[in-house]
Amino acid sequence: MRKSDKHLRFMDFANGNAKTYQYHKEDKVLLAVDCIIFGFDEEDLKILLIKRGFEPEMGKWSLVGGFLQKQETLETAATRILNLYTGLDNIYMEQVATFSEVDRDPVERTISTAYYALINIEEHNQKLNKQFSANWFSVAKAPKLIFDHDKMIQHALKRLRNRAATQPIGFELLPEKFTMRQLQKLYEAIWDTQLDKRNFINKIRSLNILEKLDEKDKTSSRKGSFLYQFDPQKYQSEEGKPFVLNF
Amino acid sequence: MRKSDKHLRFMDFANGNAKTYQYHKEDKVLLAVDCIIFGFDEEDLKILLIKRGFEPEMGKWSLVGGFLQKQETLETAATRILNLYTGLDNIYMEQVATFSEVDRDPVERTISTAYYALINIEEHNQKLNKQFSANWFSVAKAPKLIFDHDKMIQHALKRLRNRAATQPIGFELLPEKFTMRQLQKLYEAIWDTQLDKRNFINKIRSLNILEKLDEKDKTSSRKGSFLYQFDPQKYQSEEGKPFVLNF
DNA sequence: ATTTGCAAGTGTAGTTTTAACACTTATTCT
DNA sequence: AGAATAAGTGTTAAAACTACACTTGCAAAT
Repeated sequence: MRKSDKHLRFMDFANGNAKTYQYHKEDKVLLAVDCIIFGFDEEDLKILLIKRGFEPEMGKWSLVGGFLQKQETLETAATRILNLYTGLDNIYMEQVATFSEVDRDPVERTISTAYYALINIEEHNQKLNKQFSANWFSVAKAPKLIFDHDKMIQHALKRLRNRAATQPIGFELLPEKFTMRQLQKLYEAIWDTQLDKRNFINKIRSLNILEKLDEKDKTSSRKGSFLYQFDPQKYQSEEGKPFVLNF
Repeated sequence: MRKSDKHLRFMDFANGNAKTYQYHKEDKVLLAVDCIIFGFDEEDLKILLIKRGFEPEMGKWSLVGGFLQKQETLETAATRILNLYTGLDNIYMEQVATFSEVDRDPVERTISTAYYALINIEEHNQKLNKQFSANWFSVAKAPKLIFDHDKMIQHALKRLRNRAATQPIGFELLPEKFTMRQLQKLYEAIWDTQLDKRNFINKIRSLNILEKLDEKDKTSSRKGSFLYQFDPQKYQSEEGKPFVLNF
C-alpha cells in the first residue's frame, strides 16, 4: 500500500518526558456510504435493493451506495445517494454504524458507513427505480446480498425497531393521510408482531399527536375508515405526550 | 489532494442501457478512532481525558484517540487505543457513530469513529495514566474539548443511558463485588436522577441476575452492607428476566 | 326497499407494574 | 450503655397494561 500522505502524529510520548513528534505516513482508506432504504407497502416492511451493474459481484443484489467525496460529509453523501436512487429530497435518515472488516470489499480496503432511510413507497420515483434495476423486497424475503450488506440490514432493522418505539418516525413510511389500520399494520410489520386494535388505538390516541380528519378512505371497506394525520405541532407542544410505544 | 488509487466505480449507468464502467480516482481519507472512556467513582460518572502533547491544539483536553492502521478494523484500533491509555484488556466497548464534518480537524480532512468504553476506575493503570497527562473528569464538569469531541461525548452519553436501561452493562463500571448502594448510585449518575432505594432494590432483585454474597463491605457504615455480584449465568438462563430498568 | 357482507369502530374489567412512603436493625465508637 | 450511622425492609394507592366481543356504517346485491 502506498504511503505518501503526511499527517502530524504523536509518537513515543508515553516513554518519558521528552515530547517528540514525527510526521507519519498514515494509511488513508476509501470510505463508502451504504443506504438501507425502508418502505412499507400496506403489508410488509420492505427494502430497496439494486442489482449491481458492475464488478465485483455484478448481477448480485446489494444496498444502494457510493463513495464519499472529499468535500462531503457522510450525511451529504448519503443524501446524494438517496436522491440519486429515489429521486426524493428531504428523506428521513439516520446513521447506523460503520463497518470496517479488512476484507469486506475484495477489491480494495473500503470502510463503509451505513445509513437507514425511511421513504413513502408511493412517492418513490419509479422511473429512476427501473433504470437502476432496483426492486423492493420484503425484509424477510430479501435475497442474499453482497459483502456485509446483510449485516448492515440487521443493524438498521434493530435501530429502526428501537427508534420506532420512542420517536414518531413511523409516519415517514406512510402517506401524509393514513388510517389507523395502516398505522397499526406498519408497527406490526416493523416489530414483526401482532397488536390488538383496541389497545393500539387507545395508546395512539393517548399520545395526542394525531389529527383526525373528516375524510374517509373508502378503498378498504364499504364503511370507510377515517384518515389521520401526524401533527408535529401537537407533538412538540404540551398536549403531545412523550412518544413511547411499548407493546 | 492526491488521486492515484484506482477503484472500480459505477458511472453513467442511469443514463441508458449501455453499461459503461470506469476506473475512478476516489478520494481517500484519514480515519481516526476516538474513545469516550467512562468510569464511576462512587459518586459521579466520569470520563478519561488527556491533555494533548502535540499540535494542533497542544495543551488542550481531548478524548483519547488514534489513527486507523491499514490492517486494523475499527474495533481493533479502538482496542489498541484503549489498551495504550488504560493498560487494560477486555474492555467493554461499543461503536457510537462516525463524525465527518469537513473541517472537524483543521490540519487535514479526518473522519473519526467514536467508541464508548466502560472501565472500572480501580483497575485503571495509574502509571500509564500519568504518563499521558490523563485525568478523570465528571461528565458534568469536563472542560471544553478540542474539535467535535464534546459532541461525541453527548452521543456516547445518550447511547450509554439507553444501553444501561436494557443491558446489564452497568457492572462493567463497578468492581466485581459491589453493594446495592453503589449500584444505585451508579444508575443515578448515569441517568442524572434520584431513585428510591426500596423501589430500586425490589426491581433489581426481581431481575434475578445478582448473587448475594455472605461478605459485607464495612467501609461505608458500621453495620456494613452486603456485597453482590453479577451472575452472567443467571442472566443467560431461564431464571434471569429480560434486563429492563425503566425508572 | 330490504337484506347482506365487510371492515371500522368502540369500552371495560382484571391484572400487573409503578410510585410513594418511614421505621427498624446491625454495628461501632464514645 | 447509649449514640450515631447507614443498611435493610413492606405496603398501599394509582397507573398502565392486557385480554377480550359486539355494534356501526356503508354499499352492493337481491
